[in-house]
Amino acid sequence: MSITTQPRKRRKEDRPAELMTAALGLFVEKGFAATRLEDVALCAGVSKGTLYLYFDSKEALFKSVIQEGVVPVLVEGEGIAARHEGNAFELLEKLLANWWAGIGETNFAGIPKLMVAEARNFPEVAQFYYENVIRRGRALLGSALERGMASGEFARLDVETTIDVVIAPVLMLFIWRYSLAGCQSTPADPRQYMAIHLSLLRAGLKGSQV
Amino acid sequence: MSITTQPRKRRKEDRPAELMTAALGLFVEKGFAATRLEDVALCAGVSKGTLYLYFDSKEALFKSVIQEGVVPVLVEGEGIAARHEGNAFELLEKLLANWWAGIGETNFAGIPKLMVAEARNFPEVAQFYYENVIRRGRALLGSALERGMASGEFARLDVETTIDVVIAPVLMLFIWRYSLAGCQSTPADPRQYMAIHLSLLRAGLKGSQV
DNA sequence: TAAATTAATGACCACTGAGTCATTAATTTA
DNA sequence: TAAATTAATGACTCAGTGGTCATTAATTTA
Repeated sequence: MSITTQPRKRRKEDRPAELMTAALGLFVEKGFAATRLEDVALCAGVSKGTLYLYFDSKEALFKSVIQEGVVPVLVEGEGIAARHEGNAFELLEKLLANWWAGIGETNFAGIPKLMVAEARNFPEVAQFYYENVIRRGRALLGSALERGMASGEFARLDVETTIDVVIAPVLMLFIWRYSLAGCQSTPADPRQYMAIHLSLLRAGLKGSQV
Repeated sequence: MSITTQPRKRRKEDRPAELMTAALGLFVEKGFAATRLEDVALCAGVSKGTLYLYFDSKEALFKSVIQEGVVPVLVEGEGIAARHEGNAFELLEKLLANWWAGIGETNFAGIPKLMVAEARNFPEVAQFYYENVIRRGRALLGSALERGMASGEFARLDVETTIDVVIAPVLMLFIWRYSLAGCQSTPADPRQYMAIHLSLLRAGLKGSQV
């Protein structure tokens, strides 16, 4: 087996997606600052120079990853909410299931940890994430809660704050998975964890049923 | 006003504590990897070389910060649990109040974000934190939950997983404060946030009162 | 007060990684 | 098939940082 230099294939169409996939994997594994662009390029089978052909900077690469990967799942969720006709708690469960399939079971689940870790040091990236993901996700969840409060299915609580309390355990689950999981400091059984969270919610949110 | 070189005061006794305070502030502000030891030294009013007189490495400095700052609060909590005589939910509230005063209202509240952010890249530090803080904190919280389940005050749920669900919103509150707070993506009113969390818990944990 | 001790300094080294650009070669066009 | 185009390369620059160590000077000891 001789070491031959690969012929350089030219595949302009596929490079950006391949680079974004490689970047996501390394970003969630090592963090934004600690990821070397040369490794991203290597992982995508190109050289560092090629990466700069398609993305202006490390930050631009990261923004693309968010835009192409996370935003579509939110759009799906918005469609689900618009079409939903059952009670509000069922909508919450549907939204969660969609989020789980599109984010929770993919490398995108690592993004919350990533953002939390890097927000202070890369405020421009944080701002982008806030505008495009957080704000939109909160609006979606808030509309489900308001629906339940309006119908009397849920108790009347401050909506913005309740969003935070409802979403926090889900975010922490993702964050644990990508941080301290190596120390067995993460819920052993995410399914059970979510079941308990939902059962606490079901009992705790309950209002005066109309 | 002439620029005069300060006389170098020799204050062997105070340096370590001053360096640790400076380090905590910068670590929670910028993260472990992104904090320059020269800045820590500057912030403590000494030169970088002096820092190495008292701490072997960046990691050693960080471990000292944890050991001196966080562990004592856990020890206090263990004392509170041992002396407590009321019902289990009251114990939970007491432990929370103690945690809040000793951690939540200090720079130490930034440590959870710090650990989450850096765990993967500094496994030795993560291991140290797990052994000395997480394991111990979980044991403390678990004992309070078990007390409630044994008396029938709480429903019987898987203890380990319930610990996670109970603690997650508290951790997320701290994490938000030190990450995306700049984007208004943090609960505006922590007091209300905790009130809602506790009210969900009170209703959700309730068991068949004996 | 002279000598010994040691707290404190900061220039320096070795290494790293983002971003550049002159060069190479695959592909297209004439 | 020769010329033009452009995808791809990788050596290079440059700024930054953890850690070292020979030197300086504050304090203590004799």
